[in-house]
Amino acid sequence: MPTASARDRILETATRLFYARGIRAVGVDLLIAESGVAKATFYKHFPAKDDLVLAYLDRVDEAWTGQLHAAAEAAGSEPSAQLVGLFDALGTACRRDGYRGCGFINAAAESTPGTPAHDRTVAHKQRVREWVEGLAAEAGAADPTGLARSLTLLLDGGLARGALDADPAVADEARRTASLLVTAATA
Amino acid sequence: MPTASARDRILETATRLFYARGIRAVGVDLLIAESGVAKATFYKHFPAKDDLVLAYLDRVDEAWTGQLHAAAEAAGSEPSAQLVGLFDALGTACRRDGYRGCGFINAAAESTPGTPAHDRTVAHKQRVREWVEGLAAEAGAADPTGLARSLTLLLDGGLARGALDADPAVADEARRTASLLVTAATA
DNA sequence: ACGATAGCAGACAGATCTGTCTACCATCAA
DNA sequence: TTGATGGTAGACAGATCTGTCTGCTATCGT
Repeated sequence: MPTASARDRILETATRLFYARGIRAVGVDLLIAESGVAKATFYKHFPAKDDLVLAYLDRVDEAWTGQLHAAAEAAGSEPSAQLVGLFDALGTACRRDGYRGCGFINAAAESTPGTPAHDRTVAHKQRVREWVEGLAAEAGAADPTGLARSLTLLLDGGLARGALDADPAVADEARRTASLLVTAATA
Repeated sequence: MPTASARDRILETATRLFYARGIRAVGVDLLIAESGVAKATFYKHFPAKDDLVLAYLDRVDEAWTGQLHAAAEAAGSEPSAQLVGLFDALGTACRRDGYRGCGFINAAAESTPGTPAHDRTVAHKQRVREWVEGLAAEAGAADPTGLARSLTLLLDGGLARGALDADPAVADEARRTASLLVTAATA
């Protein structure tokens, strides 16, 4: 099996195009052409375009969550250091070529509340917040919920700005501010 | 003239629908039907849909900038108080019915860098940041640029989250965090 | 009175989008 | 050998989208 399976190629192409151009802007015909797959094969794996969108979001979730965890762990075993270190994922991301912010935030802007894609986004953001809250509690923050809210606010701000310009200075500033907030909350 | 002019009605409808459903999701035919206007009239005022999109963004800019300035001024004449007070605009906005975050952030998610709509968004965010930086300088911040960056990051985070759920607690947390940052930066 | 301006109503063209369907091909296991 | 599986190629239907064009009407300043 020299090439990836059809399903993988479709998902790969979708990830690239949905992220770069937006979901509505990418038609099924283009996905088919770019992934070198027959139309029947496409609809066999993903009965509707929306199913592919959800699979795409699940992939984004997996990737971004992985990067956040990795950045946090790279900062050491101290929870308070991890709370700051996770912001390195933002810096790394916005230095990557083709960076265009958060796939979830962008997808949410194209969907309306109540749709599966929107729900997926809300759930993702909540999982991240809960993870941060756990770290905040471990770090001994007086108000873990509040600290988690501020830090994720800062993170989402950085991600939202990433859709406009991939300025690493923004990520640096986010990290610096996070450090200040963590120190203040765990003093 | 009992009713508003055709142009105003179109722009009014576009503002409502573009914001609520997204730009690509709203077709010209719907805009025409909802604003009770003839197709020829529509294209007379806005030769292309993109022209209407830009007019919409200019309206969003005007509205949001006005709300920010009003909230800041309502906090008194002290620049440091204004830096915190401007976050009340976020709280007020997310309590409004149909709130769905920042029209600019949402529009940027649907456009790609280099397009007029995207440029408009970048310019808007820069204007806001410069205004905040001015206030930060007046407030005697040691690093006005840095403070402005953190505060706008926080603000954009709140706005981005607004597209997911209009939770006033988010706005309150943003304001609280802003207060902490302003105090720390002007101490 | 009359022409300019602004607007209404809607057919039409051409592109594009999602999704279905037919027909054919290759591989591999029973 | 044969049948199941997974794939390719592409025509087709039906909806929807942007934008053009023709005709008709109402108002208002001169």
